[in-house]
Amino acid sequence: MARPRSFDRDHVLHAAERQFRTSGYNGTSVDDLSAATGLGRGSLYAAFDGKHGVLLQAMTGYFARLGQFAPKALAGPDEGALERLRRYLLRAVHGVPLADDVPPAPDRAAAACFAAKMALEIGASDPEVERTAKACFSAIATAVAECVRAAQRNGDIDPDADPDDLAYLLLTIIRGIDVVGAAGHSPARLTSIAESAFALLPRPRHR
Amino acid sequence: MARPRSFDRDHVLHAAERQFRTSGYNGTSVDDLSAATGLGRGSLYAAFDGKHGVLLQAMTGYFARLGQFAPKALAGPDEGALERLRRYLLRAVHGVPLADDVPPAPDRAAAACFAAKMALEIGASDPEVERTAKACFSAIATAVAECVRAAQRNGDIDPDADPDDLAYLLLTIIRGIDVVGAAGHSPARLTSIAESAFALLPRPRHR
DNA sequence: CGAGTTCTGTACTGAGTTGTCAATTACGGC
DNA sequence: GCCGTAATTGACAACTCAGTACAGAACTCG
Repeated sequence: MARPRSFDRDHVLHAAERQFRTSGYNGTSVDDLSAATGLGRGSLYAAFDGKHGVLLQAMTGYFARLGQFAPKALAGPDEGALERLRRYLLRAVHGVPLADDVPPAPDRAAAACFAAKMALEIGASDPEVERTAKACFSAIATAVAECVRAAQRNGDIDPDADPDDLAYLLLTIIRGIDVVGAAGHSPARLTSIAESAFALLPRPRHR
Repeated sequence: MARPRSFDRDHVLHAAERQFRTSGYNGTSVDDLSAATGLGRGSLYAAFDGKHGVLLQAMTGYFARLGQFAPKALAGPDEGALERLRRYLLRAVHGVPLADDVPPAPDRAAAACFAAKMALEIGASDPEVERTAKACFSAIATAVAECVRAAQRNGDIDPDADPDDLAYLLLTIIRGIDVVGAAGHSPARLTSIAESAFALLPRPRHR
């Protein structure tokens, strides 16, 4: 019985995320957010409680997307598990896309993981941001670990390897690729890094 | 025949680096820099050409320090090369210190590699920053590659492995540890990651 | 068609920002 | 001891920013 919202919440949060990933948190003004989302100042404050609120809700949305995508990309039959790990590693070369169907990003520094960028920029002084980023990383590691276990069941990875340790190592490599890419190293170099990482996965000793 | 500088240039750049690493580039105001360095506004502009100039020169200093430290930590006799690689990996757990004798940092997000932080925050829109960060990373990779070759000569690493590829992978892991640490993961977790990485280094197949 | 409720956009405020400038200070040579 | 040169200081003006307040628009229900 009142005027309905004229904007789509997720659409706005996507636009805000893109802005934050492009310019960073402190490099983004409320006017930038307003221009990027098409919302006026007042609406941003009423609906998201200002700049910091927009950031937190955008990160929460990012986390939710991740919690869907990572398992979707990594879960499956045991036979293909190793190859799924390889693809997941190689995906990092092109960065983290805004949405599953959207091209990853124009420039590499804006394509880095949203959670990683925010954690590095303001995580030290913003516990909520740090917590959300940690949750993102844990979610990825959990999905990767599950895939590692599948690969182990299929005899593609050394059964003595600890799946959780390996998963966190792979997560670290993926996030490291973001950083090395942000410094301007070529996609070819990043691909080489990802392939090297994949090649070093502990195979079962045959015999 | 004129008034000499009353400050030590390197000391000032160190203080500025600490400030930038703690608060980020856009999170640091010129007043913050002034307070951190003890220099007045005008002096900062006269000596370093303002905030951006301070950043570039601080990053250049960081690069120079790195160019000295990385080879120093990694070069040496072939026998100890593998262990030096391990120590270098484990060093990443505590972050990158401001100076060789200074404790790394209070909180983990401020302890991350200066070049990595700046590249992620403003590298996309600041080519000079991106270039300097890339140079830092390349310098590290070069030193690591040399150490890998030493370990190969000593029979500790598979001679078929490409030293440069392996070096870039190790660099990526080290920078990834920074990111995972900045998100609040425990030192124990980071240590585990570093040890896992070390354990996966390709050993020569003993006949 | 009207009333009530919520959304929307703009204008405003106070704080914080950058870059500059003239005045001051300190030193080294003469 | 004086003077020129350069560093230093503090203040200043123009600007941007975050957050708020208010007035108008839009929509639903009666």
